[in-house]
Amino acid sequence: MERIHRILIDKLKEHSRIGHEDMVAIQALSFTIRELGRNEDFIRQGDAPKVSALVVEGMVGRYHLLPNGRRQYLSFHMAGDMPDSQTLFLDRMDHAVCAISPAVVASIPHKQLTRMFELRPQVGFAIWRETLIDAAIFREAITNNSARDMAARMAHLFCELFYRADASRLTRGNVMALPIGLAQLGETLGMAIATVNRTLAELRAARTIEFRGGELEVLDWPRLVEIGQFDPSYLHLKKAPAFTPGE
Amino acid sequence: MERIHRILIDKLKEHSRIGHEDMVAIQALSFTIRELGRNEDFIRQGDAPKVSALVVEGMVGRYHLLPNGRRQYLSFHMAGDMPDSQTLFLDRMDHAVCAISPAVVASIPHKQLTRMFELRPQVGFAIWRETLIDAAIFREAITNNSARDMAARMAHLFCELFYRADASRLTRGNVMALPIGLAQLGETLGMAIATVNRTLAELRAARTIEFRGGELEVLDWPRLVEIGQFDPSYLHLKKAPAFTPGE
DNA sequence: CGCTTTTTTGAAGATGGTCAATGGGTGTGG
DNA sequence: CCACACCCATTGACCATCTTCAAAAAAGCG
Repeated sequence: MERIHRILIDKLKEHSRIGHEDMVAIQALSFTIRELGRNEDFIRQGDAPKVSALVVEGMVGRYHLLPNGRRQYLSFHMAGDMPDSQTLFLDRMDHAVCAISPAVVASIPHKQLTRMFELRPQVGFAIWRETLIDAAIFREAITNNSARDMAARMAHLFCELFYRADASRLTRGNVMALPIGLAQLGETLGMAIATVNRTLAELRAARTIEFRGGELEVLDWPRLVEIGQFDPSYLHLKKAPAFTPGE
Repeated sequence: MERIHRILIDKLKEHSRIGHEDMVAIQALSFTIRELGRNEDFIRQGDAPKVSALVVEGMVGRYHLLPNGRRQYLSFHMAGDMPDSQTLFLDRMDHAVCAISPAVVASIPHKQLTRMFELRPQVGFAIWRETLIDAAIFREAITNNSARDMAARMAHLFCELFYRADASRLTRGNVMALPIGLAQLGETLGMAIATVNRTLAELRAARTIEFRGGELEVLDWPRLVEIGQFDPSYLHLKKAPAFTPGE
């Protein structure tokens, strides 16, 4: 089986039942591969793509471009995610998607996907479910950026990213790749860069995390969860993550 | 045709093509009606409903319940909206839904809906599209509450609600029902109630809106749009609203 | 009409943003 | 190999803004 199909199937299995026939249908999908440099946009606000992307390697981010030229990052995505599945049914992109780190994405034609949904509704439902989890993540971001103080906000983001990475087996022990800068963290959490740095220092001082060189290291998971008021149920993932706190 | 079916069909037609066969399938859906009092929850965080609701009358709101007992409102919904369509494919509710004003909702069994999606994929795609527009609204809320100043934040929310109400013909001229209090506005926009009131006074002083007695009156649409940096493209609606600014 | 709830206003204090400068690390070219 | 430049992280001081707290006014509601 092609690696691309395996990545997609594994992802869908994190939350859905995928039968043998469904897997066969997925394996029939064709795609093209695209390699992206750091900070390279691969979809812009206003685009109307005829393909949907699957992240194969690296990390990508979705963001709103604001009138003043600044960005509001909306979410981050890693291998297995389909950051622009919405283009299946919404013509124009209302936000942009860029590579955070050097990344590889596979583009799958919409026609093939919708055809597959007609023949194998369960696969369609699984990808629909995927888009609904996306929406749950957005909702949590509203709450995070509106109702939590700075430390909780940052801790919650770290919890979410680590938990998701762990569910997709993209961590090495208590370390994950998080190749984003302080400025981008600020544009995600709605804080000024100075505040980002001070909050980060605070979390470091409490020995909960280490964040350096594009890597996030979790030193005290229970405490990070507590600071961030993190409850993973909104991620709607089937199984508990492999990461065992305190190791 | 039953009024309920008509409401759903009209809603889907705001963004999707619904053929004759599709309409027939929708009209075959059965439902039960439920009347709700002001502030009554009809879904709680953690519930696992077997039906999805369609708002028939009044306004409902979705919110996260925070550990400290306070709420973060996530979105508001009016007649034609399906505020819990996600329960079709996500088992547990990660947020609650309550009636903002006295409201009427129709509950449609999931089984009937998924069966219809299998037989008439286009209807499924239309409702999928609906959930994707929901997600776009959530994304905009992230940006609104994270990157815009207080006046813009409030103006943007008013623009969105008015534009959506107008698209569904739920306005009377430049007036719409918006039966929410200042406290709830604050829990939506992430501001303290005192700030809500002062910001509201500011918008009033600029002669852009009037907000009183559960009604929002738009006095100067272009100015409100400018203050809120409102660009409706994220709502992905087909047609321009009927409301003509300046009348 | 009296009670409750909501809105409005004021003042004090906390918090985060802005601005400016410093430091550290990396890559390049002399 | 060193000097320089650049980018990013870091820190400090000041200031604007929003939150909190408290109280009064207004509006619903029985």
